[in-house]
Amino acid sequence: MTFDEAALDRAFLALADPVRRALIARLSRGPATVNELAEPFPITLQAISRHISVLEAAGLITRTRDGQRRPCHLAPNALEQLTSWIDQYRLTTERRFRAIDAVLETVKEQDQ
Amino acid sequence: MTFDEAALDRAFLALADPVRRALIARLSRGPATVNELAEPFPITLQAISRHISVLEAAGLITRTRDGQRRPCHLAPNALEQLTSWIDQYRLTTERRFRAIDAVLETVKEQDQ
DNA sequence: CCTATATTCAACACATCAGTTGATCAAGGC
DNA sequence: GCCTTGATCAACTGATGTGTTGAATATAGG
Repeated sequence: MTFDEAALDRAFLALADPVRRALIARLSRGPATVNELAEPFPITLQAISRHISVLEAAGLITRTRDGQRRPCHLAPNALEQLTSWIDQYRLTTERRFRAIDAVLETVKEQDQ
Repeated sequence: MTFDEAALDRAFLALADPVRRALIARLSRGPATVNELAEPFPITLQAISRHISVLEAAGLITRTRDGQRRPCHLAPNALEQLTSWIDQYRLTTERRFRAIDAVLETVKEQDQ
């Protein structure tokens, strides 16, 4: 599996903001328009609109058209890409740790 | 599972940089000192030192002491936290998609 | 001790980000 | 056609990030 560095930059940066993570959380329960997404937040609609652009540019959400509304949908494939990037290194490290543990266990046995 | 927003900010921001991701990749193969980590990069040692501080503050790595060296170790637990945050929403969305697919399938059958 | 090595700190320049306000565009409803 | 609604664009501000250079700290080793 190979990853586009610039795409990873955009995706992780997009997740590095509590407002955008909250938008992700909301969208995981179903599509929503910009106004609906903005409603719970104490910041301007324009600020939310820009957060949504960031999420879209990162590939984390997609947008459709419904008259004058632009509903947002979460893109689970993009999220899956991120977990697989992380897991690639997490699992390698965990395997290495287990190998070390096994060696320590062997040494301990030989001490006895 | 509940998550510390500020910690997620730091962790995702830490991953939103190609140099820091490369450091993670290197550390997944085993511990390394600051000098060793800096070697492949065309930027100053001080810049790498700061990247390492960012990773440490994000909890993604830990550091030990070996004389005048400060070896870095990847912290797989922190990575696991991130994947579980992402998966929480990814899986919800995928389940919802499958439910919609099932409904569409039913409608299609009834049309026939 | 004295010097070399490993690492960090401090101060600066430059770019990018997150928010604001005010204006603009596009689709709907009457 | 005209006004309202949904959403975006543009320009500006303050904060934060990423790199640099130069100085400082701390341990190692002769």
